[in-house]
Amino acid sequence: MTYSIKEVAEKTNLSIYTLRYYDKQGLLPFVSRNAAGYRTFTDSDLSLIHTICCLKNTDMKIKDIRQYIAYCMAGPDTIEARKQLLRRHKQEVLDKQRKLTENLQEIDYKLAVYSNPHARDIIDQERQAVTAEKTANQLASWANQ
Amino acid sequence: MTYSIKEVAEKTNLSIYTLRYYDKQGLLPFVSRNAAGYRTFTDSDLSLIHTICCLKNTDMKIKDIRQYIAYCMAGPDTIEARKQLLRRHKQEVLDKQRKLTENLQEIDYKLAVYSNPHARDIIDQERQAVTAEKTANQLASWANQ
DNA sequence: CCTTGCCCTCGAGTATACTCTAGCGTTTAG
DNA sequence: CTAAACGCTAGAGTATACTCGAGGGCAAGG
Repeated sequence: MTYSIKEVAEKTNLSIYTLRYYDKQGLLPFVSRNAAGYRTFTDSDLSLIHTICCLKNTDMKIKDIRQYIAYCMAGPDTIEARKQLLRRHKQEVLDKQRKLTENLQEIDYKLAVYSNPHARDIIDQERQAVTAEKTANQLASWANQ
Repeated sequence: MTYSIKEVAEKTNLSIYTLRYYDKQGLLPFVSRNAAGYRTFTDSDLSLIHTICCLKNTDMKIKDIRQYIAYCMAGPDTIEARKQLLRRHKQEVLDKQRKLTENLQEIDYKLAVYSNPHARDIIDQERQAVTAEKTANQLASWANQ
């Protein structure tokens, strides 16, 4: 079974434009062409594209995905290199997840303030403190102009 | 206590360029200027910039951060709007985290294959299957050219 | 045969978020 | 007082990742 670029676009939720762009960027060196020059995708191509999407979904740069694919094309001698690349990337994703969690806690704190029954009073007080701090430093505040 | 743009850059790990860019984009309408036109930051300004960094660290677009800040400047009447904006953003971050976790599992699977003592054999077999699939579909494989 | 739909490439255009340069005013240490 | 350090704006430049239009070839149904 083989697939046209349109079919692959539907299966992967990538646009045809994006697939061609990825090919141009060297992400799809494994895709064959038919006699007319049309890209012809096999199931194993789809599998590799799935991997590419995995890396893209975890925010890997195209440059690095290209490197990974290049390793895959180069054969078993690059297994160590692939492992190192994926390990480094995994660590970056874990760091990103930790960062997201930390920042989400602060957003939750804000949400809690806004949901407090006295939110209006709290905000009003904050605004007065801000203005007081500005005037204490001889600064014009957006509020008093 | 007030701070120069350089001091704020050091405290926030944003570059001076970025701070000025954020100001130009309407993210820092609360920052006052001194007689010479220099930006002069107060502690409460730093606190708001910290919030901006939180939103940025969770990949909020500048356009949406600007909206949030505009709500903050507009006073207590916008508390509901702020809550909705942050809730929607929080949901997006949670979705992103889920996506990261899912994709990380597939990366872990790849890593497991590469760490298998027979990784070389597995990869070799895969490559042969890929070539077989290509030739079965009358396609030239990168490998046989 | 020929129209409609799909495919191709090349190159330009868009969006986002910075990053930097040029030209000029301000502040401060010696 | 003056040179170095710092600040300002406007606008150009960079990086990344698409997204699209123009011009043209290929394939299948009527």
